[in-house]
Amino acid sequence: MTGLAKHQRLLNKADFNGVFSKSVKVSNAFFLILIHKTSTPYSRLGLVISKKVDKRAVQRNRIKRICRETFRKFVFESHCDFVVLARPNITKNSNKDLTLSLNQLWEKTQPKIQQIRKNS
RNA sequence: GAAGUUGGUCAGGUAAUCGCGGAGUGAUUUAUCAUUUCGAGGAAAGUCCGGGCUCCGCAGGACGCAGUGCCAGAUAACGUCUGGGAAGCGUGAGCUUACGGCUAGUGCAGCAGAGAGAAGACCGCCAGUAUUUAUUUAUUGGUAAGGGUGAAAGGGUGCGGUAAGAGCGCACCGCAUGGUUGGUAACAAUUCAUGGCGAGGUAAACCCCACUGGGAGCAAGACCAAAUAGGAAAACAAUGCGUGGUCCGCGCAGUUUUCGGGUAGGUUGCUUGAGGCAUACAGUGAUGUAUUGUCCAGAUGAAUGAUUGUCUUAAAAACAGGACCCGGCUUAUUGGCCAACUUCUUUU
RNA sequence: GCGCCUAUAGUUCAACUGGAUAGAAUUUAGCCCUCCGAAGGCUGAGGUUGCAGGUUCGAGUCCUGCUAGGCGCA
Repeated sequence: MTGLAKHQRLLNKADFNGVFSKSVKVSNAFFLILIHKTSTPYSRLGLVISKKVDKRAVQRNRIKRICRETFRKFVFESHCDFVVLARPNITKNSNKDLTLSLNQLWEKTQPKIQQIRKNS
């Protein structure tokens, strides 16, 4: 996956199931992020962008690129596994809008992670 | 100048910053850094055809099934392409066509209509007979020119002919069969001969004829590693599997069901190919041959983007992203550019 | 990636070998029945047969191309 080493992504079905089974959700109009706490010293990213989002491969690839870029650029204070799900009908929005909304979401995740850490 | 037809071609260039996939090299070291270099399309799409490649021992035979369908050629092959013929459309350049066979057979054609296929007398027309004031009515025949029905009614026009009519006869046109000429052929022409013309529609109805096709697909297949119990019971063996429509042939020897148990990680296939560029020659053309020089994505939850300036521009905007690889077809789609040709208008 | 299947009233299904107004249940509107409802009865409404072409005198049905939805293969 783009710019991320293998240990920085969720690769197989087991990894994804771990996140789906127990997670905290953060969302807005465009995306839904699932957070799953781990003990690793780095964050891992998985993407779920189905054909329902858009039938065209070009559009899906565009969304993936934006997700990865924001993930890479964001400086995480504490690390977790993340799965980003795209909602349908977001392909009409420009790259700028999607980048903005994703950055806001990443900000939101930080206090949530702190909460999980405290509870455990 | 305007409108149009056909064919071909392009898909931004450039600078800066951030960023991505492969390969090579060098460091540290086993996953990062530095650097060099390469990195999506005309449709990469739909998966509608054809082939390569791989496995099924061989890809053999018969039936079945499916596909194609004017002729000749091109090609690895095709349902593709090129050239030609025929029919239809357009003033024209041109475009379109599942375009073999219902005089091999069988079927189908609702309703309407007299009759729907070697047809047919409902109205009408004509003749005979009977009847009547009456060419009025009835009846027996003849008749396909006219009316009417229908999507479709068994050559057309004219003249002769006749009781009325009729290819009944003749002329012209059309048609069929045979010949002749041209053409590789489809087919065309015909001042030739014969036939009065009878056996229409539908084969994207069954079917007949000719030709083609064995099946599955890179999730094919090969290798490495890991794991488990090469276990138990019953049935069959003129059987079962390979084999995917059936049978024969061929190969293997156990096979099937139930109970119980287990795995799915990596490497390879994976890119040098019916490749592509240029030139010359052959051909009307599709295409082929020769020579020079060239390497042009190989990823694996899957890489080409973002921001800003600038150039051509009215506006860099349309459709859209490889997943084994090629040849086509079809569908989506924006704005140019080039060439050839057609029609109309104006000027000389 | 590869191999397949389906589409008819709002919903669930029919429609023979192409033949005429596309039928039934349910839904829905009105009326009858009842003191009022339910059930029942009567009369209606509701369809560009997924879309676009073609074959045929005639297409829901046959053929071709699209669109949408679904299934299987490690």
